[in-house]
Amino acid sequence: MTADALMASLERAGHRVTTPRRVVAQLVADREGHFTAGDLVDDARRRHTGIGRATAFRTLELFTELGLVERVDLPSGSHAYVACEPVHHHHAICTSCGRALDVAEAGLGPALDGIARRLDFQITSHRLEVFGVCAACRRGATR
Amino acid sequence: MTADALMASLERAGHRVTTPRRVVAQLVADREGHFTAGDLVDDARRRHTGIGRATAFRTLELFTELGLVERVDLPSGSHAYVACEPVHHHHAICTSCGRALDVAEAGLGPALDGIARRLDFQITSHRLEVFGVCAACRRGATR
DNA sequence: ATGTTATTGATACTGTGTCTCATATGAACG
DNA sequence: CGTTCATATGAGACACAGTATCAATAACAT
Repeated sequence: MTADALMASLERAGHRVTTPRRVVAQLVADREGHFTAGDLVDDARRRHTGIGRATAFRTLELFTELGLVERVDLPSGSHAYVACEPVHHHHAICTSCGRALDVAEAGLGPALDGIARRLDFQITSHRLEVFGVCAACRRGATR
Repeated sequence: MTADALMASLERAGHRVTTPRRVVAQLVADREGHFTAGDLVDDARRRHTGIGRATAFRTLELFTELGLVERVDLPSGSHAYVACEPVHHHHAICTSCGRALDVAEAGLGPALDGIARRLDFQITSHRLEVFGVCAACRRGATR
């Protein structure tokens, strides 16, 4: 996901294309794996962009609304974001390098149907998060 | 899950049985559905127990470690807890009344295997959260 | 009863995320 | 191009969650 692609989606949705937003888009695009809002704020300061805290949070929220970035809740309880394609899917998060792989729906349907039936529960949404170690990290390349 | 059961597990694990912990256990037992740490602190103050903020957090953390209570991440991003049995399972959270139903493993295995194979990813843990409306709420009893 | 040790509560502190508001800026229009 | 005006920005204040410190206290084995 490039910064340009992010900005294009933003414009398509009727939002203004501004310099601060372009900067945040670039920071997101430059990130590997997941990151917190705080990480982005730090990046912004380190690179001497004049991006304010509030703007970083707001832009991230905007990207999330547009589905360009998704929030994942790490086992530690902190909130992280990952850039991803705007279709329904889940994430496999590598606990070693922090990268998030997209996981397609993957036969969860029957399991969900079973749950709905057994519990007489009307499912409106669900979230699956898988944690583990990716192939690259297993081969020893921990970065 | 009664307050006594909570305290019994606590004692079995070699922790001291103290009055503040008993109070927190009672607060947890009296709760329906999910609640945040802040909710418990408020309960404690409202009932004029002399429980300090730190103790409420600490006790909740302790219960979580022992698996007597489990943390769930709500779609809103806030952290909530639910009392539950200490075996691996997932939760179906009713967005209307806030109650959490326990969901047994439910045929997730094949789906996870598929993910592991396709992505060449070694899964160490996973979390499934299902949101929707429970049977009672669908019938109109919103509390 | 008593001594040891875990636990407690007050308080201070670190972070995270939101809100406000005066100022600045994009883009549509002339 | 310049003007206009809604939108977006940044600084700072704020609200809240969670953690750390530490002297005082209470559990429990003896």
